[in-house]
Amino acid sequence: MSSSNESPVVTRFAPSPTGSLHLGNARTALFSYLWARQTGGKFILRIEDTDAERSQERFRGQLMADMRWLGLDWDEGPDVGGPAGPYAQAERGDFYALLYERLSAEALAYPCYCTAQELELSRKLQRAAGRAPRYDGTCRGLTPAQRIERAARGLRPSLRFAVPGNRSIEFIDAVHGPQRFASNDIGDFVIRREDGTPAFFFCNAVDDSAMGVTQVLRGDDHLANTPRQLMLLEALGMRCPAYGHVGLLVGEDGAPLSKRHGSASAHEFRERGFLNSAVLNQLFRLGHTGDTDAWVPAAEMPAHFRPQHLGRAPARFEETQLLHWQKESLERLSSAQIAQWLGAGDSAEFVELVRHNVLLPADAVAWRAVVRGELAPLDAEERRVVAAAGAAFFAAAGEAYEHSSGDLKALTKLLKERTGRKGSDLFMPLRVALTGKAHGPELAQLLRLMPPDTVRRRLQSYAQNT
RNA sequence: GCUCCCUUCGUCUAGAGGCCUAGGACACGGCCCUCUCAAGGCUGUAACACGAGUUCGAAUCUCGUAGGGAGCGCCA
Repeated sequence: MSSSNESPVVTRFAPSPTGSLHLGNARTALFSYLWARQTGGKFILRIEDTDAERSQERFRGQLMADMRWLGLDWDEGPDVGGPAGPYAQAERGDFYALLYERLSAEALAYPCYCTAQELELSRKLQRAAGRAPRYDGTCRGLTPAQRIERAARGLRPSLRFAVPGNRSIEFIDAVHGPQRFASNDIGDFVIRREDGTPAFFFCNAVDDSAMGVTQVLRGDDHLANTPRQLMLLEALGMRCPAYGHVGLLVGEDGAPLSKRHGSASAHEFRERGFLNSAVLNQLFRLGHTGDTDAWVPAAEMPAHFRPQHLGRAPARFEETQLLHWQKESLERLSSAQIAQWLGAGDSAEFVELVRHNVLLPADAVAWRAVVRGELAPLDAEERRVVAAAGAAFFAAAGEAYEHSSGDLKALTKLLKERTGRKGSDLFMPLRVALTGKAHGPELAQLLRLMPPDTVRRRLQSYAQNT
């Protein structure tokens, strides 16, 4: 709303298809999406599948399905195309080759013949000497003759970017504010692997630029790497996007969110029955403060997003808060939608009855069983209630039931006259005997849905042995 | 080891020198309502990591300390 007159931003989400959509990634995707939508800009999806080992076609599909489920639709991407395609890095080899050539021709990059063992040793040595373990530049000054000699030995080179010395790289982070790094702290890094595939620092930066991305939003873990990408783009004469680094999403133990914390992917929450609007509302408030505390429908979220209120500190994900948004989301569903969400072909009465007592579809299972005539064992509190009422109470209740034709009001009226009990003393033992639980939906309707035989059996069993 | 980042109630956060005896939301407790739970209404507990400084005045600025995190990879 307030920001709609700002110039359109182009944002992107650039996952690697090596797993399903992680909650932390889902959140940066959401922020990026909202930012673009808020300004009438564009949101791009780019698949970073340069790691052929770990990238899988099924993950790519699942990633996109999870994003669609969350409603994060993209304007340009591998499936919908766009002017800057292709949108999967595995298909952008020609573009990268061009840039490698340029960098090599201008001596801004050079082949490196160091072996993994040599690099490992060098790092170890530097660490031991109390210095940052960065590439020592062995191959930077190689003469053409030396290169030919190494190639002749069958060594396949990687390509390294020649980091300029004595430079101060400054930029304004959209979240952290002004940043300054020294190029002398940064070693020459690989931009093309020995096998010819592009390395992250390179293809990620170069693609953002080429695709017209104006605002990159990503996790804090990339903050210290940003100067590399800036130097690279500068060397190439390419436009630099603005960068913003949000604090990481961590689990309840404070460690970065992972499988250890149970569900860590959007997919798992979806499978458990969380609504997309619940997940959206939760992510919206993790490391971000919108302009409202209230539940926000997905369609209105862009208007409530405030990019200047993105958080620097790590945000802790707690399921209890997600549960709150689930409750809010559920309240806004029609009964037909709830029935579909429960997915068990329940009757309309049943759905209406349990909808306020259910947060996840799994919660309905117990009530379905109660109505069907199955009873779970009582816990300590519930046994106490039954015992306190006594066998005579249930005998009277059984009798009253026969004269009330399934109507709770009539039943309790008779029972009240016969036992002198009222209020909670009257209803609680009845509820526990009939449903096996101290809490739950409206008893009158529950009673109506229960088969008479079941009701008789339950009351009788307590009339005999309590 | 070096460089960088972070630190307000249990959790998410508001706060950009006086509006702060620090506000909201979730969670938790109490009361009301009620057959129970939920919903709703009212209400309570609970935080500026620590220490110096700057200032008439600091959660807010500076510097230290502590704790946490990231990067320094032919992983993204």
